[in-house]
Order: sequence, then structure tokens, then C-alpha cells
Amino acid sequence: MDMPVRVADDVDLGRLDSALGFLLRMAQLKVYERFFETLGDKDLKPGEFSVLWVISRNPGIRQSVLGQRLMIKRAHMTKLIRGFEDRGLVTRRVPDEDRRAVEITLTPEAAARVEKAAEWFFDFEDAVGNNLSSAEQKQLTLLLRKIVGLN
Amino acid sequence: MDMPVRVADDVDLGRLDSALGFLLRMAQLKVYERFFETLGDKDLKPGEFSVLWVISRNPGIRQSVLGQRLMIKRAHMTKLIRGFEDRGLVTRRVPDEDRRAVEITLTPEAAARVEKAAEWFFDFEDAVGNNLSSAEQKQLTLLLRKIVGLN
DNA sequence: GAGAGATTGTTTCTTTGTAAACAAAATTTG
DNA sequence: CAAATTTTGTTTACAAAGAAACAATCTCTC
Repeated sequence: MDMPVRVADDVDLGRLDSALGFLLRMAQLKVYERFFETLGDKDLKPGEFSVLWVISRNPGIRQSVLGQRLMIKRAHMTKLIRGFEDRGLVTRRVPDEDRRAVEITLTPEAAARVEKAAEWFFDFEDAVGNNLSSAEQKQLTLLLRKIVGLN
Repeated sequence: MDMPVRVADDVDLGRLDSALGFLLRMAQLKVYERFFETLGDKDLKPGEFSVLWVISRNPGIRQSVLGQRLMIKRAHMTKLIRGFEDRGLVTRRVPDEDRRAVEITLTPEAAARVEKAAEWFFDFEDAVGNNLSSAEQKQLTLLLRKIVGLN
């Protein structure tokens, strides 16, 4: 009587269920999903917010540096920044010292908007570890920072 | 003397540097990057391996169930499976009990290939937590499993 | 059992992200 | 300092992934 597997919980993941890379991907997808469930109406996506936030903390930062820090490829960064420019959120300036580079700064409107968005964004981020104790959350943050190389 | 930020380590991330969702994304990107550095020549990507692996553990599993478990949307799953079919890795069968569904099974060649690939894949996965102590690795696995809802 | 609604998979369109080739400017090296 | 190399950003082409509309089938309700 070989009933086919019917529901997701019955699926045998084998060793995959404790593979770190796999779990990281699943966790990230899950968080993303939750984001769009609860904040899908906001007009900034997590990636967009992160970029704008980092620009706000580092005015005049260069595209390349921004990309390195947020792990966004140059080609993609170009598109993101142009998108922001089209929306009037950032200004680009080519510095005299290095005329290949582009320095990015928030417009005043964007700066205000990022501060506003930071409220719901970080509220959400704080809630990500909801089903963990606060000690566990601290621990997880620490471990992820190590994986990422932020220590 | 307002030197612009020059290198990635000087970038101020503000509160972002301990935001769980952000860290999860960064960690996942980092792992992905490392995968392609070390195993970029293999002809199976992590996502592809995971799907084939799960099929191998659950022969005759349905596309929908597979997608639910691996968090892959139906539309995307269709493309993945067709790709596998074109490569002769899986066979599709519409069961009589439910003629909307599709049951997926590995071809014998694919089954062998997955077993072979499992070696380097799980070796890689084991190495993901390299710069963590083995206690930390266990802890991280546990916490991620909680986030994902695998407990 | 006939119709309303839900599920399953596919198709088409769009978005997000990467890869490779390129141009311009800076740096290195001989 | 001139030629070779590297860095920075852009463009073009493509791959990965999601959204929405659709068709077929199944289930539920009356």
C-alpha cells in the first residue's frame, strides 16, 4: 500500500534537515515571506530599505563600497541606484579625486522617509525571532554575525 | 576633513548590523558565494541538488508537496521539473486517483548521480560553519530549525 | 448529481539578480 | 613617462524567481 506522500510535514528531508546552508536559505525565505505578509503594502522592500539606510548613515558613500558591504553586485547596484534617482531619493556626484567613482547621498525627502521607515522596519526585524527566547535571539544574532564575518 | 568612506569595513551599518532578517540574508549570500567559489564547476546547483535529493528520499512525491516543503512556488517548480525532465533526471506520472497532480520520480541514472553528489554537497554543508566551534554549529542549526519551524 | 468552489499545474509577464563585454579613469610597472 | 593592468561603473543579454490569469480536475454542498 504505497500511499504517496501527501503533506509537506511527511516529506523526508534526510540529512538536509540539518544542513546549515539549506537552513539558512529556508530561514531567509521564511522571513521574506513574513515580511510581505505583514508589510507588503509599504513601498520599500527590505533590500531597498537596507541600501537607503546605509546611505543615510554614510552620506557620500560610493556605489562600489555600498555593494561590497551589502553583497550587491555592481551591475545590480547600478540599476538600484538609478531606480532611486528616478524616484528622487538619491543624488549622484562624481568626485574630482576619482572620476570613475560615484558618491551617493540621500535627498532630504528620502532622509526623512528612511527615518520614518526605520520604525516599522526595525520593529519587523525585532519580531523575526519571535518564537525564540530573547537569549536565543541574542545567540542567533551572534552566530550569524560570525558566519557573515561581522565580528 | 571629511574623507568619504573608502572600504567596506568602515561602513556604518547602524542597527542593521544586528537585524536578524538582514543577517540571515547576508549569511545566505555568503554561503552561496562560497559554494560557487569551491563547487562552481559541479553541474548541480544547491537548489537543484536539494530538489533531486528530496525526490530521491520521497519517490513519487508530488510537485505541490515538494514545493511546499522547499518553499518553491508552483510556477517555478514547473520550470525546474521540466528542466530535470529535459536532462533525463526525472520522470513525471499523472496518478489515476488525481489527474491534476504529477508524481515525480528519479531516473536510475539520476538516483546514482544524487548519491554521488550527496558526498560533496554534504561535505560542503558541513564546512559552512567552519569558523564556528562545533557546539556553536549545533546551536545555530537548532536555532535555524526553530525559525524555519522544523521542530 | 449539478453547480460552486478549491487544488494542481501550466503559461505568460514581470521583477530581481548575475555574467560578460565594454569604456573611462586611475594605478602600477618597466 | 608610456604601456599594461586594475578599478569603477554602465550596458546588454540572460537566468532565477514570483504574480496573475488560466485550464483541468477534484471536492463539497445543496
